[in-house]
Amino acid sequence: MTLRKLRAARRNSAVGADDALQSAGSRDERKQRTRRALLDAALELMQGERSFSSVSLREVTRSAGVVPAAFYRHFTGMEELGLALVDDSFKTLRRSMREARAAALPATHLIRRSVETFLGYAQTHRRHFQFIAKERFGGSSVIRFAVRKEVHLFTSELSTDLARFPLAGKISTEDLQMIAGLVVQTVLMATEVFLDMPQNDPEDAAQLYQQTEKQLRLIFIGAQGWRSKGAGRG
Amino acid sequence: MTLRKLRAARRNSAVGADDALQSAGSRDERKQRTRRALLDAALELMQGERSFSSVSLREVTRSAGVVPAAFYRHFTGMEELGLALVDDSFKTLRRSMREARAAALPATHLIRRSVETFLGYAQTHRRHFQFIAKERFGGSSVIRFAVRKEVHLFTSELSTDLARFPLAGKISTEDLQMIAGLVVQTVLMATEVFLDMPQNDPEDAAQLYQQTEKQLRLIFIGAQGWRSKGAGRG
DNA sequence: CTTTATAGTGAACATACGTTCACAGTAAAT
DNA sequence: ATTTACTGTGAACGTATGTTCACTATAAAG
Repeated sequence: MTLRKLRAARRNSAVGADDALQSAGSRDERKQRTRRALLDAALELMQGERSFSSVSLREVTRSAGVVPAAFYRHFTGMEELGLALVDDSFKTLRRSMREARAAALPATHLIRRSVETFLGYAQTHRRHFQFIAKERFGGSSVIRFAVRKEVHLFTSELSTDLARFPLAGKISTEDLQMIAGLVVQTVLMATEVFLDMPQNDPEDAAQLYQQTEKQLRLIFIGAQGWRSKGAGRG
Repeated sequence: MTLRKLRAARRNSAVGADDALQSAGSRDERKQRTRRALLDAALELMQGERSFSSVSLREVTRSAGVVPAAFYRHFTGMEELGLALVDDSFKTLRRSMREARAAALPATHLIRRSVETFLGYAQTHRRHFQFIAKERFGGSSVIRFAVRKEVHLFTSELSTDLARFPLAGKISTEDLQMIAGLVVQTVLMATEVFLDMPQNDPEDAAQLYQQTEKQLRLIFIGAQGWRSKGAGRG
């Protein structure tokens, strides 16, 4: 009894100042807020060392400031949360991509600018990008395939983008997809290495920027020399 | 007392037939045998769904047919076992690479043959290759960096290999490394996708073979058109 | 043959886990 | 104002985990 009251009192006083933050908004807004908290917690726990499959449900709730049972009000289990993270992550990836495209439009040093903007976004949305990189090959197959599906979609987008370039005349749609795959692969790889570097070593970062830029340039040189069977023969 | 005797008897009788297998060899050979069993068990448990960091020590010992405490006679913890797996995996990778190189020597359809032999080896050593693919980006940083170091080494090997090609004249050593990186990246990626495919779908497999071959061809076309700053100007 | 070194045992430990349940508090609907 | 719908609580459960310890059995060394 005394114990119960005491705990309740502690809770109230602890919340106290945050009250405006904690209990603001409609019921639905608050639900979304703890949902966010769960997603954020999961991402945060993965930082650096751990993979998604090694993060426990209880850890997530603990880190989100919620009791374990509350988890089930939002997800049926960790896998569903994982899929939600895939969604979120690719939303930011696509947003980054769009902005990188816009920034690169002047087309002088197009490749360099694209790499710079993209890796810049990767840095600001570090956790999302790292999540994608980690779960692309590791962990459960359902999450892995969800990631792969999104990467494929993303590749297709880039492929239609590439089709607008003048040199694309000799290249079949299928081969454009193949080339886009190479580009995406290269950039994603670079992104993961980049995010995994000791954060205050601009030396290595610059080297990676340069190498990635070169690799993309080489790919485009290759594309220029490419001639698909049966395409552009006329 | 009776219980103890009974258990001992059961153990003896259960072993019975396998006696030659279980207890053959010197003390040291037997130790190596259970060490192998532990490594194998860990790889086996990772098959398909799980990442290394989600495999528990107890699972490994259980699956290896040994009591948990016995684990510590071989490794200080799971991380050490993980590093041993990195070692093993890259030994088979390098062996595969060497043989792929030998098989490709006739140099007609060099790329196609390399891809075929390499992916062939990947299939026979599925678990090692999958381990590498998974732990390259996921899991603990110490294992991740061990994998990355080996990949780097592997890339350097390929790079000196490429230097022997005639078209390498215009390319600086540094750029050769960059190109080798692109090649390795492409092949490893393809390998993981390949091993992750529903095993009895030769349709998709063929498509992947083709796409990978094309990507490598494009890279080599790019390399042909490449001219490093300050190299081959004379 | 006797002694020594050591791979594997089995029990115990404290701790963490996922999931369940009845319940409390409170927006939203009536 | 009363009822309903639902997010979050706290306790409990059975099970799994990593690590320790004294032990047994037996090759290898003396």
